[in-house]
Amino acid sequence: MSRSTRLLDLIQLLRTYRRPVSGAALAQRLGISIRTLYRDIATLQAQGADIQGAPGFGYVLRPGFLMPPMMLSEEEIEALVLGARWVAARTDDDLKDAARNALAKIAAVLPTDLRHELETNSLLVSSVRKPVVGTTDLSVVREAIRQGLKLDINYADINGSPTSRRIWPFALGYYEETRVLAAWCELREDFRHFRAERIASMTVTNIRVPRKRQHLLAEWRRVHNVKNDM
Amino acid sequence: MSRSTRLLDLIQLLRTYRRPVSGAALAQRLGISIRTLYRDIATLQAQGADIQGAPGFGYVLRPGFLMPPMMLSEEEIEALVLGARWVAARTDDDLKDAARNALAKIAAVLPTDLRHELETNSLLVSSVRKPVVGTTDLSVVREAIRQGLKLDINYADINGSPTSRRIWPFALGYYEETRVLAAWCELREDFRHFRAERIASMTVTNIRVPRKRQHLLAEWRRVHNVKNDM
DNA sequence: AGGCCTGCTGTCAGTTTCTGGCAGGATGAT
DNA sequence: ATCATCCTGCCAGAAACTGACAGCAGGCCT
Repeated sequence: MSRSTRLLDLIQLLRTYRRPVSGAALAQRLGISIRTLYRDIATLQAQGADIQGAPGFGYVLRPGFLMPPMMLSEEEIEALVLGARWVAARTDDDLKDAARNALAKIAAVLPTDLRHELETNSLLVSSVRKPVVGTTDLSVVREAIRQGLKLDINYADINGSPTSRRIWPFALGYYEETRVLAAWCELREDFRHFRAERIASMTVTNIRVPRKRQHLLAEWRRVHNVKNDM
Repeated sequence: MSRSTRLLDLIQLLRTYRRPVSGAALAQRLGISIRTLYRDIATLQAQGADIQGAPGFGYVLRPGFLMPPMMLSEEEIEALVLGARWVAARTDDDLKDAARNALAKIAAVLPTDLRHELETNSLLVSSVRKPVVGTTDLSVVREAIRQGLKLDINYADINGSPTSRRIWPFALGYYEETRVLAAWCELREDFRHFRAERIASMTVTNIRVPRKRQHLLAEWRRVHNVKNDM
């Protein structure tokens, strides 16, 4: 691999990381020595890439570098289409439409041959029946999460007895058989998980989650030591 | 000026022209010889740039080398991220990387607030164990499907007895517990499904599927009356 | 303070790549 | 046929790239 292609690869590699990544890790993925990596980083910085490196931390590429990314590869298109198909097959109609629309927008910017690749993509997802979610409209939940609004729910707890709670929703887990809403529960003053099909009814309040707690997902990740960021 | 920066310059230079430009003109603007320019063009083409050059004409860069800015709705972003996460959690390392790269590229061309939306997305996928696929390298299979190349496989049929076949692969099904390769089987002269974990070994031939049968997926869909196009 | 991880720089020799020039072929328009 | 241009192969000198080593510096943790 020539140096020029490697530099492009390096930019793309940096783009895929959000948290700082060590030079050693980058060098290993690129198959070069650390020394050479430092030189490559320096070259990119000289060309205007806003790469921040701090001792003991690693590197982060700050967005807005003048070079837009290269076009999607065939494999990347396959990954997106496969993912969209899973969403279409396994979630609800709103997300399904969203997935279709997203693909259409992506298709619109693809050159002809890649658009063809997208349209004739041959990775399929099994289409078994969808999980039961009861009467809960998950698109409402997603909207509440985005807006950072509290929810009032009537929930059947593990014994089946109904309880009413005010919760601060922050994530929605898509499992094979069920949907789980992760939230901060005002009643218990702790993180709680709620199965969608056990939510009897739900009202979106117009009360915002307090500013201090707006990163509940990150907080929850720390508490549960969840690593995977993808 | 190093070669790598010059290649970036060349792309930018080409983008500023609408009408064909002669190689000589480009070489002069870059301060290099015509011979070197031809080499640079070849390098860019090898990296995916759609540069058309015609004798007696000049060069034109056709759009599609770089990703243009894009607008997606919040819900479309959620759908893409959720799908990518499923791909990352449930398929193989190659597709996982592809999904990450695709999202990174899309993020780079989104306006700032939407990029933030993409990065803090709160829809999660359960990360249970991945299905067993045996020793089969599915990225090789995907590549063969894309290229329309026949495969020679050693397959353990339903009784466990090994058979050798030449097949024309056209689709790969991602089920919860297994991966299924859909293909035309020369041995049976019919469509057949092969479970990935039962494929003992596999060789990609360089024989192309006959032109008449290049739309096996569509043909198969017709035969099986499969409707869902998503 | 001391240890550790990490970024960063200098130097050097061996290797690889790059470059320009030349010669010749090929292609499409006129 | 002629012209403009793209394109390829070859070659030798020039330029760069590369890895290794050695060392410094900044921030975090105990």
